[in-house]
Amino acid sequence: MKYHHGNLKEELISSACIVCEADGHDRMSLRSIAKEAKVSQTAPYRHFKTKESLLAEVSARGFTELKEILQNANAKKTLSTRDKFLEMGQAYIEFGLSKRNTYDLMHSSVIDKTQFPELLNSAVGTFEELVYVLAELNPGISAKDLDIKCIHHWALVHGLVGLLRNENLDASDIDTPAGNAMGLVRSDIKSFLISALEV
Amino acid sequence: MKYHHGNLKEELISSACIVCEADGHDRMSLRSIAKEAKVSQTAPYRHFKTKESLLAEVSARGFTELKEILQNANAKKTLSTRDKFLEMGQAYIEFGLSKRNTYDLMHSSVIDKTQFPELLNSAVGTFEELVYVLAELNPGISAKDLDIKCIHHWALVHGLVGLLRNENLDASDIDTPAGNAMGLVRSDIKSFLISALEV
DNA sequence: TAATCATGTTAACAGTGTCAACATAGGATG
DNA sequence: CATCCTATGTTGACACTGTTAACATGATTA
Repeated sequence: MKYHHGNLKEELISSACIVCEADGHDRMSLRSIAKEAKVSQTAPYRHFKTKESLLAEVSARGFTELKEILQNANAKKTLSTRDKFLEMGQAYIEFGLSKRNTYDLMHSSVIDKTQFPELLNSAVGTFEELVYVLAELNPGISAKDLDIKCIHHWALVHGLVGLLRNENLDASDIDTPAGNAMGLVRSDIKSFLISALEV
Repeated sequence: MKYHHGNLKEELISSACIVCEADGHDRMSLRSIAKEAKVSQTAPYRHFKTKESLLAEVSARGFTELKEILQNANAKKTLSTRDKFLEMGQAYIEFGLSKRNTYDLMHSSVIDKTQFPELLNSAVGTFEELVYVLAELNPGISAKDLDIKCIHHWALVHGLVGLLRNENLDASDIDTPAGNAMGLVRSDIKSFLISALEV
């Protein structure tokens, strides 16, 4: 029984990633993941100043994973620029839906991003990946218009994730226009993107 | 000193509304608002089965307030349909930004909307208000296309609120393209809507 | 070898949601 | 009017949380 764990910080983070995605960040307790690592309940405080800073780490990993996903979509050389763009949109939405709780944390206000600069960088990375394709797709566009276009499209996919994530509207028993439309969009995200992005 | 409060339920709800908006729903404790109402810490349990159900009430009030705001925007008879539509978009975004934490709660996953049907109705009400204008704006459109268009525009404003709400990206010291663009959009939401909604 | 320092532990504090058991008051019923 | 019922309040307790202070251990380094 060795007194020092040896790899505690990493184990806490990856454990936190799993628990956050499984139960949601608000239902994750420091104590429980400490117990999971077979370590005392205050051991995490040797590696993280607060619970928030551990969550910041989890969030950062979510952002880098998302960025990789977008890069992969943008790196499919057989596709046209337009199709790469669509692929990125789809990939973004699928990430938001499959990593539901992690995506939640990434946009949650429990983490003050100004206090975690590397997290802010990760978040901004998402945006930059979008800038690249849109610049390619709109040659000669002004920098300002390009930025605004990015926000437009980012807001659209981000907002769609938010609406679809609210499974209450379509997966519920109640038969509402909103719910039906939501199911429609969910079943064919690509078509929706084509019509919405008008590309 | 009367034993029975007389109006406790209502006072708890309105108090919760204030605290939720001020501190965020995750920092609101049942005990603190009970104390504020000068009542024992378990008194709220005579009116709300759980903390979640009190939050559901707060959320519902947020939705009805939002609906009223949208209705008001849509009721400005001097405006054209197109301008009423733009007005609604702006009103929606302003609500999301000014009632930051309440808006957060309304779209939070801490409340399982399937367990609070009247809350689900309120949420759907937002959607319906949008259907009315868009139907007027697109005569002869099929029901399906109308629904999808609604989701498109709802997602856009909802997503934009989400991005702008993250003040970290623009209000931070760091000078990033994303942050600059965000500031640009925020300073003139109407122009952004016009270009993004292409109406 | 001795000292330092990162990393672990235990004990404790204040705060949380929630439940069970009890108290009170006001309205319904005889 | 007297009595009981029920809605609404209180007290006390439980298990859990994040966090700090004080102490223990063991690896690195002077």
